[in-house]
Amino acid sequence: MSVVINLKDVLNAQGGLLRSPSLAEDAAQTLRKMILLEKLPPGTALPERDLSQALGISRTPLREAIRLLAGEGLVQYTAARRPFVADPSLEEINDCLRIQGALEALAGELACTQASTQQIKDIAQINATIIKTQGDNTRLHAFQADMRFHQSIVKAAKNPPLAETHAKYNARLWRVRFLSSQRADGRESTRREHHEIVQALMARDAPRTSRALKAHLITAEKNIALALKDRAAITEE
Amino acid sequence: MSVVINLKDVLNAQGGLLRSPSLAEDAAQTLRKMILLEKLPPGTALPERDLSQALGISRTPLREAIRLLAGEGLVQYTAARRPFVADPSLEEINDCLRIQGALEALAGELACTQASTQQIKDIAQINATIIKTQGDNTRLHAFQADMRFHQSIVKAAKNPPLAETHAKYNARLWRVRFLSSQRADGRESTRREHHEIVQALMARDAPRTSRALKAHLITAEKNIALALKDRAAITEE
DNA sequence: ATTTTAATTATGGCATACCAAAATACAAAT
DNA sequence: ATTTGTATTTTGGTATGCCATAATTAAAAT
Repeated sequence: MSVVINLKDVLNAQGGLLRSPSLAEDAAQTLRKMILLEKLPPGTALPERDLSQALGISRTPLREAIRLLAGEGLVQYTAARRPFVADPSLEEINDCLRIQGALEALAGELACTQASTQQIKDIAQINATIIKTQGDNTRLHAFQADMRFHQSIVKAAKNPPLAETHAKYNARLWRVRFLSSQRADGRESTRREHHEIVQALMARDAPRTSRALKAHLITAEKNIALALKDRAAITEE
Repeated sequence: MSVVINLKDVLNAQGGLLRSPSLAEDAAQTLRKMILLEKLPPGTALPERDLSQALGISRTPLREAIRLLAGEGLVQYTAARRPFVADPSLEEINDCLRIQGALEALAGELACTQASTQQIKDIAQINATIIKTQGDNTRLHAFQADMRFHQSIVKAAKNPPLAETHAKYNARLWRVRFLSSQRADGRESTRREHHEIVQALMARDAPRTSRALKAHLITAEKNIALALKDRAAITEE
């Protein structure tokens, strides 16, 4: 008789990587992308019936998707409980950036003691890739590499709740960070700061890593403020 | 003609404080309490039908309530998507405490520049209350006062997303912190640390406040570890 | 022309029914 | 007695319909 393996169990054991997501999770991912790419600009109303019909699903999973995004801060509700795409003020963005700074600083500290040498090598490697693709025409790739750089540091901290909360703030800040990443200035300071972060990590110097990451987030705050200013100027033209 | 006021609008303008919550929010609050008071101990399965029937609502809002708690980390899902009360390991609890420490340290720093003198007075006042009720028979009140102490610091930071995330970790840690608060030892160190936090805030010394709050969370980590150890010993009796 | 008021429509909250997959109970076989 | 195979039950995921309220439009009054 042939050896029969319960294939489903084997795959689930792999961390459920390919467990087919629910319609709600699918819809959430779709909406997330649309929000971040501003196909659904800040302030857009999100009526359940229209959206569910547009996505070809019923209201139930669509509702759930919207709740997920609300939990991430990408969607808010009016006083009458009508959901709309969040439109954060510069103050709110800065509030989130400070939190993200604190989270990454903590991650950096933890990584100094928790990360494997391989993980630190990987982080350095990702940074090297960023520098290489500096001149590429597609800024999206460079941006995604930058996200991977920060995520890999958080991952190296080996603190799952931290990774989860960090990911949430990442989603919340994705749009403005992408906006900011498309400006040419600040590119050099980013390069320098990334270098300092990698050096501090390789030295496993926790306070230095923490400082470097905090400083990096403060720079990001400045760049985002500039990017939003530019954009406002363009919009009112 | 008598003066007619749209009462609903007036009330909503008060910050929607008394806008009747949805069944889902009600249910979430009920379940939260049951989890924290261990009426629903860690690991308990949460079948949607039974729970919704027990609470007298349909599955739809009950589902939503469970998702809310899952977002807070109080509920998890099996690989087969069956929800159950989260049963965090000591490691996971410590992971959360470190995050909470970083969040409170940030809050303390921000409070040093953002808080009104009145807010700092209020914080000191809450701490005074804690000391006064030291000997009361009901430990629950003292515990709730301690929660208010930390919450008021976060509030004084005037960073709404920070307050939100901090509240989530509070909910997640409520159970073990309550457990730990019932031990008599460590009470003196808590008193000292609270005093130092208040002093640092009144001096508006950001680094000192940050340090004091971090130290306080590290102490909490130790006390919780002891409390869980005690409890394990009792359980296996 | 502006403001009020009434009718209409749109929208979110909730209950219910059905389905596929998972868990469980049970019967059969070794 | 243990294992294997099968039937049954349980459970979460989804679709749908109804309801109350908010938003909008239309009509009426000033």
